[in-house]
Amino acid sequence: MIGIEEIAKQAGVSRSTVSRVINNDPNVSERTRQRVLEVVSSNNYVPNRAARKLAGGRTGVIGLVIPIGVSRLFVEPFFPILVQSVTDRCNRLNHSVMLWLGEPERERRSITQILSNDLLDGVIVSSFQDRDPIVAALHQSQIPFVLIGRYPDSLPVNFVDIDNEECTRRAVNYLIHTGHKRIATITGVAGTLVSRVRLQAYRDTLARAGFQVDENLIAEGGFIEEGGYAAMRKLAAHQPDAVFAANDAMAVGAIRCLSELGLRVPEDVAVVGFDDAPFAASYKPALTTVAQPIAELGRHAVNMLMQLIQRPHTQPIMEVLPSELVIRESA
Amino acid sequence: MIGIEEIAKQAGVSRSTVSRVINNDPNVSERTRQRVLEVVSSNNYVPNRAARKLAGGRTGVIGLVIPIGVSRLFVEPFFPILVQSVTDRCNRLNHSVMLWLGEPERERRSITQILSNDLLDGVIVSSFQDRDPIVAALHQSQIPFVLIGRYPDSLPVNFVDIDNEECTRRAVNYLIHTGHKRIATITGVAGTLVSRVRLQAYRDTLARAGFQVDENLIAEGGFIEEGGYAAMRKLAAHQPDAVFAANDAMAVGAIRCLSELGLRVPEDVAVVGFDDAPFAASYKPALTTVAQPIAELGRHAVNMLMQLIQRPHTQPIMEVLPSELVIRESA
DNA sequence: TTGTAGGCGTTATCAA
DNA sequence: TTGATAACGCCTACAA
Repeated sequence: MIGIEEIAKQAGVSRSTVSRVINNDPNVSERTRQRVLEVVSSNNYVPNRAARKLAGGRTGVIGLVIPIGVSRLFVEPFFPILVQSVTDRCNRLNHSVMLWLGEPERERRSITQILSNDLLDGVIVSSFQDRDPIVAALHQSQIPFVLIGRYPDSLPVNFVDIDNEECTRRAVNYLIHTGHKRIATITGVAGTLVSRVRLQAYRDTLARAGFQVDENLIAEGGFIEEGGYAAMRKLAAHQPDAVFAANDAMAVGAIRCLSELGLRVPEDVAVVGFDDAPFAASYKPALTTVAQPIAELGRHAVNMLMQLIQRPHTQPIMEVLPSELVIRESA
Repeated sequence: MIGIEEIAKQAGVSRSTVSRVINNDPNVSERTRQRVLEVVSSNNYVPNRAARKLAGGRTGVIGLVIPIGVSRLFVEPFFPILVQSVTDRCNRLNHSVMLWLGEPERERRSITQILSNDLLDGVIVSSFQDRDPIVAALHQSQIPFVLIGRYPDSLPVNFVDIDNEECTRRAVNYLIHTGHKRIATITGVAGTLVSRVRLQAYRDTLARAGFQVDENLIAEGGFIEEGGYAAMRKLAAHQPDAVFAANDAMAVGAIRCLSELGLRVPEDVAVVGFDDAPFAASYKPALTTVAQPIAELGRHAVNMLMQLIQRPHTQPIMEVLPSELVIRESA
């Protein structure tokens, strides 16, 4: 493997100068820069990240942590979309992604150990739980990190989130305005803020519209297709004429259940999902969806993290993506 | 961050000794080892990977490369399952995983650059194409790597694969033995060996059973659900009474199409998939599946890679997992 | 604008 | 069985 020393020799300069060129130090004459750059590219030289890290520089590696179990990992489209968008954005910025998935609770401690000592310039965490030890550890460490989703305790942490309240409000209002009277909801995972927020917004919106909230019309679906199916089974007994599912996977499960019960969607029961997952867009029968592009979240998280890495803020950044409502009605 | 120096001081030994303990060097007295180990764990000490790499050691990081596009990434369960099984196995072995996904052809060169210089002890590549430049580059480099799936050219590379011929044969024979006469097939992605092999095995099995192979009963599905749906639409015109789909995603697509056409599965048209994907197991209506646990592939690939890293072979290892046939028939 | 030199935390080689 | 000590490749003052 060819090193900085060799490049320096070929370009007729010192290692320092090569280093400056590589790191975009302005204090290099244009002529020298060009010469060095030429040698660099003709040799396909890439600086050694380990050495760079050791010398106090960046590695160009960021960590992506998604501590959810296999059952969700395999069925929720959220996962591949997020991973893809994050890696894609990083690769475009000449960075690499190190991935940690769904470790059980007891192993989380060792993860944080690794994270803090590792080759990472920064970390992105998604799908965490309330008071997640990973988040706590990260917060104590010096490593820059960004959460995808708001964090429960009022910890001053950097996060990027969607406007859950607004999205939910629009979804429920859509159902109200289209004349539905018994609007049910399928919630996500108890013990996550995102689920609570969407549920609360559901309640508030109904209440504000003068509806009585019927507890029989609320069921938990765990964010997965199977859970949406099971929840719909329970809800069906109480004859809703519409369902707001807290994500698309559960919406699809609900539709599967409804069609088994011989109910038409949306004529008999209207269904609205959440996420604007690609698979939902092509799903038949009709699925209406609140748009919240997951990929956008990933991109923004990476961008924010890059900012933090370059100049660590004291002020935490909290970014809430503007909400959109895209109702898809299929033929 | 606490380093080896500090541990040495607290344990009253030299850095060298601590290093020996960490790396399981037998030349340490039991008493010393215990003392060091104690200090290590009480300080939550973890060796710095960058430094370790620089000094000639391992980083404990392996790369996972899956060069497929977004369209497959989002809809094929293959992806999350493989990623999960690989990361899980690695984490259990105290290793980390660096991920590269679906870069377009033109960017592959830079990937290999990164790979070869990076912090990686080894690399796993899946879903490559025939004569993939990534594989070629890896083969020229010194870095240990394992392919998931056999490689076309007779390059002597390490791989772990499933027994595609045998699996396909069993699937098709199952359809023959259950009395089907017009057995169609939906193939994967042209330009991948795995697709060609499954198609060829389909032809051979039919021929050996005395069937005439009807080219109208062969359609390409690209390994995705939508593709399976579209392929089934074409095939339906030629009235097959059974379909062998080269993976479960396409099988699900085919079933969706059939049910839209008012055909019952498996009474009117039997469907057999491939992969034993979890989602397929719970899919209704009836889907019969050739079992080939993807997670097993991931686990084996990691194990093989670890072997290679410890003692690089000259002889390439080629492991073919024994095939299984699990036909699931749902109620 | 450029070069020199020290150090980052570890492993490996040699002596002791 | 242990302890010095020289790399490993790079970055960053500091000096020129």
